[in-house]
Amino acid sequence: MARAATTTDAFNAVAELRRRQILDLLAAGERPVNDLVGLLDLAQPLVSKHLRVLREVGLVQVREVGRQRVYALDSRPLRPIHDWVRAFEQSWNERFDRLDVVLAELIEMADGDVSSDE
Amino acid sequence: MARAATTTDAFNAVAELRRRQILDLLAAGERPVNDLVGLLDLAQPLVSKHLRVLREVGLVQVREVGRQRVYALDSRPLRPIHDWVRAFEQSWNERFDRLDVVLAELIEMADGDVSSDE
DNA sequence: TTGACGCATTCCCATATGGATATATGATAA
DNA sequence: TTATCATATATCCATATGGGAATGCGTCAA
Repeated sequence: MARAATTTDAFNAVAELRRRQILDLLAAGERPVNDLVGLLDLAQPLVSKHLRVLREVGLVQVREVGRQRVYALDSRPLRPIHDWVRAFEQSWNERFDRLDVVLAELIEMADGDVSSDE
Repeated sequence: MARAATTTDAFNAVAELRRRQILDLLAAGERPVNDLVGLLDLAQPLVSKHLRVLREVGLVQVREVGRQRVYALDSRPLRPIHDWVRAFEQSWNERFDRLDVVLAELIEMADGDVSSDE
């Protein structure tokens, strides 16, 4: 088997920077495709492809307005990501705390044996 | 260009379910490779490969103990994911709120024009 | 020294990717 | 109707994937 399809879930869809950028833009409000093309400086077919992936995992919704398709954010599928990552939040704080302790110790050691030069 | 390498960043590394599972396991404490192989019911070379990806993005660290390699979690590279996703938190709550409103309205309508049929 | 163990690496394969280019489709304007 | 605009889709390519199988390699036990 190759890599899981980008349309498998939000985890895979959002791994691509471009698609994250699209979601960032849509977070400010819905937009037709050409808006995104201009803002991202990306070829139109590529934007459409990325939007398709986002649509398939439910991260965006389309609305037809004349000959435009207006895309809107639906961030709900991001929730599982949020929940999964949040579980590690404490864990990384612990690491930083430990680092703080080590740094504090180093500083104390330095203070202790220095005779003030300056 | 093909898809971005899995070792590009935590976003890509974590898109794979197996790797998330490995991190979940390591969250409970460090473990040698064979432990993970048993727990994940996955071929050893595969586990080693996944661990390599995780190592390259800094999500795990290795320690050599005899002929074993003990892997430990380092969740700090998950922080960017957490920060990125968190920005959408409010957004998805809004959507749920709106849904709640719609549901409430539907219920009211139903209550209003129903003559109680048990 | 030999053999078994714990892991990493290598090679093979099928697959789907992101990008580029070209073209199809559907709506509006002329 | 025809031309044009806004998007989507199709094709082609290079690439790296995850999995399977085989093998390399360092460490420990006998």
